Amino acid sequence: MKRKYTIKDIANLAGVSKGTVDRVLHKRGKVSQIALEKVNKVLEEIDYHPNLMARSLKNNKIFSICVLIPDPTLDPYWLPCVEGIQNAKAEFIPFNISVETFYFNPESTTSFLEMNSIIINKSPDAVLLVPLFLKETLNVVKKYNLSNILVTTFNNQVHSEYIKSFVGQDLIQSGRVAAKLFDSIIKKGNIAIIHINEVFKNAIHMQEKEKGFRNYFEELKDSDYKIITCKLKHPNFERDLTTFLQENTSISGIFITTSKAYQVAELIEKKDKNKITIIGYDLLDENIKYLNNGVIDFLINQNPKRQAYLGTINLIEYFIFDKEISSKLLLPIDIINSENAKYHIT
Amino acid sequence: MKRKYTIKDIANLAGVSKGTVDRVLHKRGKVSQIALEKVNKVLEEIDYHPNLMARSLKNNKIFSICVLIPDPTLDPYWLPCVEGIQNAKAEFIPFNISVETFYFNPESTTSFLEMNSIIINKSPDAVLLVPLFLKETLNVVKKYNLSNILVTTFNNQVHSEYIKSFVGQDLIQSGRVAAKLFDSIIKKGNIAIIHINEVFKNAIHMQEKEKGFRNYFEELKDSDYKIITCKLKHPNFERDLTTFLQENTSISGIFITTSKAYQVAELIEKKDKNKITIIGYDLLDENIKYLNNGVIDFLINQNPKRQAYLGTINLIEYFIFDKEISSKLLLPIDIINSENAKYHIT
DNA sequence: TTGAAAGCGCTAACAC
DNA sequence: GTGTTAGCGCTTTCAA
Repeated sequence: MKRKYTIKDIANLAGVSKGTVDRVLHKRGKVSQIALEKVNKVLEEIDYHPNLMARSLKNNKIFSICVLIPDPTLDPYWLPCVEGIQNAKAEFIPFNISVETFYFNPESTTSFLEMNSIIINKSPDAVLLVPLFLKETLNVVKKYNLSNILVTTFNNQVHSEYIKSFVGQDLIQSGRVAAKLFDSIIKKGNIAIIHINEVFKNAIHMQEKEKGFRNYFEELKDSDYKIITCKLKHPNFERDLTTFLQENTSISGIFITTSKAYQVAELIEKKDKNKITIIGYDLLDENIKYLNNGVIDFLINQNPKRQAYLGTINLIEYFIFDKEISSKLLLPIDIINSENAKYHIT
Repeated sequence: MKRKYTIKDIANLAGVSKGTVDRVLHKRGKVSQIALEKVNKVLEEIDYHPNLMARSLKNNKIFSICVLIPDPTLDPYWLPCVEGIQNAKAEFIPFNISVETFYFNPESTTSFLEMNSIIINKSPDAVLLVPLFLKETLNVVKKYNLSNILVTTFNNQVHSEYIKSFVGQDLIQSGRVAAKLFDSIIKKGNIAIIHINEVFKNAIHMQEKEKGFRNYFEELKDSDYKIITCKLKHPNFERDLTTFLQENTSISGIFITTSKAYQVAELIEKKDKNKITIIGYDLLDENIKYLNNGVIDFLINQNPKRQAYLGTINLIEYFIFDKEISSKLLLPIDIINSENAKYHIT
């Protein structure tokens, strides 16, 4: 049975000691030219890979990771993240990893800042966060850097030299996916883009999706479509939407750029019997309900669970296996209908 | 900084030696009732997880895995598998794993048997194979068992006590996904199911997809659909399909149960101007071409790359981390249109 | 500049 | 039955 080469093997082959080989491998200097050459020669000839197990054996330190996400009880979109993080953690139970999750109020920058302070005080080795608020994030990230805490993100992309990784989706492209779906289903007509509660925290998300969406139709040669944007806010949501639909009776498709498609579906189901095609985002229970009864046609899955999972794994493997951190990871854009939904829920 | 508990800690806390703790942990017997209780008491109180790194340090053996798949040059469907296997391998370069890939001719049971013989002679620790041929597989799997070689499978499910794992898709459900897509797009009319080269090796795949497909429409309350099955074989493929379409002018949708949708698309593009909705399987270059130019509307991705990747990972992690082998892994059924295709390719 | 040696956590052989 | 010990591959310390 084959064996792997070890440092001892190299030492023997090169006629030096293990210590010298180690110094060469790690470029620690203090090696004579002759020894260096002898070792390098052997290294060129054989296929040596250090045994990571042995290397990390010394580390009896528990690496700690803090994850900061919006409170799932305030917005169910984030609920799957908890499980994603849990899964990542479970997969590495046997290793020295501690993962702690914190929640902030997605409507409150103060809450975001507070939780970050708490995390900094715990001085973990790394933090994985959802940077909902641009300005605050840029600020907080600097502090992490000063405390030598590694910062990675998911779901929302913020650019900063202190953010080492982002896991998420290409939002413009996801708007195009929705557009193409409409294009397959309704051959022409008016389509409404509905933004619900477009406040600063989600504005970029919504705008990019709309951009991709419109983009697709603009590229069509002889397009028979008309796209109307409609911004709605609670608590007048229901009233305004009703008015909007009355004023635009020709609408045959509705695209909702947030995870709140069920709110539109609820109203459409009651009011409108002639079929309007509805496409929204995310597999919330409420959305799935309307997907299954045929009111919502498609959902695009942003896969928060997998985003959180991969974000966490990314860090864990960096710590225990010295793997490189992938600086940008774009997840596939999942098209969900009533029949394949169950494989994307858990 | 926190530390993990070690066997030494347990030994100290329980007032016994490391050896005794080890015997308790591994139930090797030869432990007095008193010692057993002392150790168990400590184990209950603390959260102990053995250090897998240290455990596997002893293993200077290179675990070897052989993967057997149909030759990608004979059927491009299998091409992504090569990359999936490669990725899995690359991820574990630093560990003691050797992964070797073998190809067989998907049209030839002889070739399948031959390659399996070759693999058995290499006596690897495990084999991951695509069991295209039922009878031959059952046979070959017995031989692997006699040689103490672990067998796992992907893409095609074969039931045998000697097959420890299957990675694949729920084919019936994937037929339903296609059906639902048609249901979204064309509100009524005739749909053709086209089986291309339905020979024994793929018969089950095709039949299950058709079953799910028909199933969906049967469940619809007032269905306005008529489903027609059409079996085609090369070399008369083009002629017969043309005839079929001439005899069934009312067809507004075509469902192709294999990865050869492009062959149908090619013909449709030429002959038929009034739009027929086409749904097929798999992201072959040829299929993507017709997806992008609008002839094919949707492709369902069976994700051979990920199947091969997960199948390989499954084995690797079993060997190096003692992880349990998941006996059945059903992948999500990906719906692909021209806009999200690029995130599912490569 | 170099080699020898201890030790990381765990296993297994061995002596008592 | 039990404790001691050597050793897996690698890092690090220490003495030469």
